[in-house]
Amino acid sequence: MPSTSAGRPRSKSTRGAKAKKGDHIPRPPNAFILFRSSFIRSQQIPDKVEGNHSNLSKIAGAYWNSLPGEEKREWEAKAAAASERHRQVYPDWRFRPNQYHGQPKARESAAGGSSRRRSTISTAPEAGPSSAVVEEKNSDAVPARSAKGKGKEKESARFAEEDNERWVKIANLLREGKKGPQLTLAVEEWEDTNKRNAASFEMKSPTMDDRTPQSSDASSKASSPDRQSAASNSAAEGSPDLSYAPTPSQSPSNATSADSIPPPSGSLAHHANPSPRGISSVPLTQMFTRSRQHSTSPLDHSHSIADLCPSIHSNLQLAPISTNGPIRHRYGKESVRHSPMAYGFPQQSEWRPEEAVSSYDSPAPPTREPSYWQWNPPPSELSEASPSEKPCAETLPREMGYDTDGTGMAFDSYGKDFDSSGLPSNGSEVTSWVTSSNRHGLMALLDDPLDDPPSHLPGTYTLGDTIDPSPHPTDQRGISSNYYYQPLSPVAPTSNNMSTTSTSFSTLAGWAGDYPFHRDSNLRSQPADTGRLDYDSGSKFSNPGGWYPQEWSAPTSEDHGMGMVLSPGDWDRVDEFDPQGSQ
DNA sequence: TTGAATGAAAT
DNA sequence: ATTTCATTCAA
Repeated sequence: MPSTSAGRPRSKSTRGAKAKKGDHIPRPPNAFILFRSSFIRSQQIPDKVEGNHSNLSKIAGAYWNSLPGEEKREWEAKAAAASERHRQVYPDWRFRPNQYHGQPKARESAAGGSSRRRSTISTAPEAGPSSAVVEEKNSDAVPARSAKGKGKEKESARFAEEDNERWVKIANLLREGKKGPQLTLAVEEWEDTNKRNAASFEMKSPTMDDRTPQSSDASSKASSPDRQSAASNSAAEGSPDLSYAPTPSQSPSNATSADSIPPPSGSLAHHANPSPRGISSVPLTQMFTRSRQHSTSPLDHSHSIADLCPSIHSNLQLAPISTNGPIRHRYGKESVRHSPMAYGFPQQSEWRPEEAVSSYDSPAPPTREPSYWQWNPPPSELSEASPSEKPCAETLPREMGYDTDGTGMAFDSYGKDFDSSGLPSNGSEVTSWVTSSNRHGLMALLDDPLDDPPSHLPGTYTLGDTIDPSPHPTDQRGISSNYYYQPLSPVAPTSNNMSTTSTSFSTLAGWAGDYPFHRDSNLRSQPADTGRLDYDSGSKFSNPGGWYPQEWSAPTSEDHGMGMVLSPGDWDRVDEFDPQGSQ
């Protein structure tokens, strides 16, 4: 960070006042902000109905949540354009939030209630005089909004709930085309009905105009029942468009703790969709992920490609399912986080909202925040592309978002010859290309010969059987010498039960599942000295690398839940694999 | 209010 | 090392 501010004529002077408005570069607006601005500008809501901006925001929010994806995407496009403009005007701008205006909230340890991690040192004595100096500076920027007393929270929560119905109702009316005086009328009418219904539940009717903050204290205690009445009321009115969906941001902490234990697999039966078969049933991100955190919460990863784009056969890029809001793609820009997302090809891709994806893993994950899949058109469509848009084959890794920084990973070769024409013809069918979260690089998904044996592989296999000879002895094809396609291991899954094999996968050289065979010798390659590959006896040993007989086992394998067995050593070898060297 | 970006906690 | 959480800030 070289000091950019060197020659500023005007010094900071007093820290007071406006802190130099001229210097502040506002953030680019996001889709919602743009929408909201337009929404409010359009003046469809008379002051009489609602003049308070905070409440207008809520109405806008309700309206926004009801927008069909298509319309939302229009706003998203505008937001993207705005961001781009912003970027051009202020190339060096970076969002730098004030870390904390107030006291950072302690995070709850996740260990199911008994967080005995209380850490003897109850750090942060609530007003360390020494730290006060620092805090003070920030604190004068604190808006008054954090003033909510703990005690009042319950009450205001209940009021919020009531109000929510009002916002939603108004949004609904707007959607029905009501505006201006018409809207006013409709709202009043609705409020009347509401009032009457509430009154029928209890003698004491709540004061109607409690919405203004000052009076909120007054009548709080009594009216618990009218929550129900109001709820059923709105249900009866049936405004299907806008049934209030709780904002995702409200639940995550609760939801995660409540759902930390995955439901028994039997619950699948409840689901409306028939359980998909074959590759379409594979939750890819789960399949590939190594994350311990994720493997214990499979619900977050149980989406299938085919659910989204049933007809796609190649060039389908799998973007990660973000557990924390929409994913962010990285286009080679700095300061964009790449985790926990996967990388895909940026060019000509299209973001498809997750709403198109149906989870087959039921019960449905509670409230998932929206995420997107990235979809790239199949080669046929690519060929029609305008010259300015590069086909995948010419995309450099860096442009693809792959990281080549200092890790020694030779991603540079990955993008080069990628071409969906070089598919294996060994009986496996490449169903799609994917990227996965956690793994850089491309992977080709293959139909599993164990699940649906091709003609040259007759017979049935029991779990745990070693298949001998290997179904695909020496099929070693590559688009270039760096690439190999292999069906998964010749070892049938050792999973202790149920999950029949569904799908296997193959990857580019060095990736999980890929133990390339020698062209002629029927030997299997093994990278030198990983010390991790379980070979034959199952014991780990350091090896010199080179070629080995193909029989091997993976006793310490882990079942990835799909009947796919990988030994721990199957991962990460991309760092070590060197096709040239092992010759 | 939603969404994007962030720093830091949690794993 | 990677994922999640809590927070800020755009109008």
